[in-house]
Amino acid sequence: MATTARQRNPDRTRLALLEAAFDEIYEQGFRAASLDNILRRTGVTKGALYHHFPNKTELGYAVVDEIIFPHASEHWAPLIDCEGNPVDALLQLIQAEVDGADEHRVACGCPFNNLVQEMAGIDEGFRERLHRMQAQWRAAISSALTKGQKNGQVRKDIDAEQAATMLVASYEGCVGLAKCGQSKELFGTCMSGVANYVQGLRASTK
Amino acid sequence: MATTARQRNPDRTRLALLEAAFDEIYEQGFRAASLDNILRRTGVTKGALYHHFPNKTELGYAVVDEIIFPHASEHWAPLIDCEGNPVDALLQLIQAEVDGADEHRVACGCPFNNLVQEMAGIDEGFRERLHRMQAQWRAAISSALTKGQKNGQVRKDIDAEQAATMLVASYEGCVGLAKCGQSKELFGTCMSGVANYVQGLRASTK
DNA sequence: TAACATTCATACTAGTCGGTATGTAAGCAC
DNA sequence: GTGCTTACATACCGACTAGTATGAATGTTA
Repeated sequence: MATTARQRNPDRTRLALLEAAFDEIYEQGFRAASLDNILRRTGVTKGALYHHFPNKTELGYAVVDEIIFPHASEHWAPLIDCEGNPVDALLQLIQAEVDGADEHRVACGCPFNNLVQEMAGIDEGFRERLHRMQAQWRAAISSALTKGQKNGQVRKDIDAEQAATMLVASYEGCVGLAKCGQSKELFGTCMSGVANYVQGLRASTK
Repeated sequence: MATTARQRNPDRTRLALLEAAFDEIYEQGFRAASLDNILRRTGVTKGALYHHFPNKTELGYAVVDEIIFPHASEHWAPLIDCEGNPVDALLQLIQAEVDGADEHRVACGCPFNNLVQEMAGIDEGFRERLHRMQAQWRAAISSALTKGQKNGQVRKDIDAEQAATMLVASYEGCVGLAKCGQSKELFGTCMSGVANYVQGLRASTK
């Protein structure tokens, strides 16, 4: 009773749930994420949540598909349609990542990587989605490097695929190290190692 | 009633709890680890568990201190008292890691890294312990490389500290990538990138 | 043997979890 | 207006959680 005649807006409600779910999952992990907390964050009720999503797992999948994936894609876009030197583009991305890191980000780590660590081993739905993201990511770097090799900007004696894999791995590793040290500074020094590695990919200008 | 007169052995009981707790935490994560599951794994009762450990958190700390830390130390020992070329020692460690990786290991990832991702941001007790491990690890690699630089085995133009950090990060990253792909093969190719990086540290024999 | 601390075993509690059953109000079709 | 669907709201449920209270059996010391 006394239902305070809220105005209805299903799209807004759904998006609010997704964003609150992202925050909760980012901070707590998926399994420790509490639906009740998500409801508290949004002011939405359980009935509304279960109207929009059949269960917690599907809510999690939707967060990956509709929040994490698009955000990541947007983030790596500069690499895909990169006109100039891919080495420079990579260095710029690394720099942006370091500049954009705040306390909260260092404390919580990488939303993608967090889900991988927690869920890849125990839920195929998460794993498949995350694996697709990761593969796409590696492919983007790899093809940028290959293009750079053709243009004489990148050393020809390196395996682009391997370097791309190495880059993704070391990046995720840096985020993990920084999270472990809870130190923005450590993240910076760690990422400068990655930047150094990227510099090593540059074709020597004789 | 009908207590099946078990023979008492507190040390054995405690160790059994620690090992079962490690397995459970390794597979489920700390927070999702169920004390009841740990008891089921061991056949120990709750009374015994709470006799040996005051609460779940302290049990977790003990797992880090008495299981994960010693195991990791033992694993990296070859690097500390390394007589020969540190580059070769590192390559051997990498190879051993790749050879030793089975399905279960790939699926579950690195026990250390799992805990970092899950707990570093939310529990200082875990974070502090894990951070100490990580620092020790980096220091071991760094000092081995520095020694190698003095002996003319390692390039002198690299920053040993930075390279050590990069190595730890990229290793943890490789484990993560493999977990995401659930693929032993991906782990191998990813680690070969790390091996390549290590090779790049070797002083050129002119 | 008696006294006592250690090492467990059993039964229970309060709280949280994801999920559901049921009801109701808003918006649209006609 | 009536009828129907969508979009919620409320109250509840069983399962599971960490943790506790209590007692009994064992081992040790005197």
